[in-house]
Amino acid sequence: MLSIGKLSGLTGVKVPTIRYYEQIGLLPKPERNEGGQRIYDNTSRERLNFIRHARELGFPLDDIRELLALSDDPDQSCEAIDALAKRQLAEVEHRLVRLNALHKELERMIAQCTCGTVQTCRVIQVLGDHGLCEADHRTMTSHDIERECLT
Amino acid sequence: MLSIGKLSGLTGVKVPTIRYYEQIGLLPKPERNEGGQRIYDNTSRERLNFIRHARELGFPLDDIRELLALSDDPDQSCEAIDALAKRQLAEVEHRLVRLNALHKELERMIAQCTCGTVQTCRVIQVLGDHGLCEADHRTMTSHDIERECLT
DNA sequence: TCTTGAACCTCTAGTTACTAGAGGATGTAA
DNA sequence: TTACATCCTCTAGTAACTAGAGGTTCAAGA
Repeated sequence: MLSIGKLSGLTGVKVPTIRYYEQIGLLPKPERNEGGQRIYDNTSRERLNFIRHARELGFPLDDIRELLALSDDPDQSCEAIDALAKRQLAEVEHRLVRLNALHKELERMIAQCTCGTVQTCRVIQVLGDHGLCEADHRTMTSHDIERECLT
Repeated sequence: MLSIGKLSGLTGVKVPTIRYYEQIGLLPKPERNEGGQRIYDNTSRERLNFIRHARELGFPLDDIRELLALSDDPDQSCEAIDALAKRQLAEVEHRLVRLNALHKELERMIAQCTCGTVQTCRVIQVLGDHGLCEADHRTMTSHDIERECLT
């Protein structure tokens, strides 16, 4: 029997975040004591640990919701679970490619700066003219820029 | 003299995004024709290209705002600009480290899955128990998870 | 000149995964 | 009993846009 604060301490998930997960239906509504405060058991703790770990691996909450639902049916094939995991892997790989390109370009830009005045600043020049780049970081659409929030 | 649509086509920035940049003061308010439609010149185009390129390199809009302000004063030292670029580089590096850890762990997890039933699914097991990980992906705080949106 | 369809306008609300804060109730240790 | 920590609900804010409603203007063809 755990208060929300204890649960938070045990799982590393902040108290408001736990309430948020409950609000969006990721965690079931827990029992309450006479005063109306939430009380949790070990099942909640395990579920929250699962969520936290999946979040750490970059899974979006909607995927986690699915993973939890799928894991509730132990005799089913784990194909769907694998598919979700593979999609997440692909997403991470996509982002790695892109981040590596950014990294390279940022390093190059900074290395070339002679640190004089703004007028001759290489950083400003490069930002103003993509032609000065090695051009490999433009392998993404505007959709990619948005999607950066996903992991 | 460009309509917002032409400017969009030339820069690769979507029409609503251009209006959004104007709204938040990143782009100056352009002239209007008699009908009230926006008309742009090459200065706007350059500024928008600058913004787009900086966004592609992962700079947040607030940093871009600063970069633009700094670049308007050509005789100043470019120290502040360099500092922003270096901060961005550090951010990207931080994210790369983390993404690499995620990638490794996801791959390991997927490789170990024998693709049977949910009951024996390695993916579910690992997600439920961080002890089964090689533990190197937990090198971040909850603040890091949030911050993932920054690039 | 008229018409039609594309492109434009403003405004509000939605997205993700939370966090912050207000204003108040409850639990616990001295 | 008295602090004080912890809990409660609720609303609003974050980044960087996107989507859609409902209406106006522009440009080209008949």
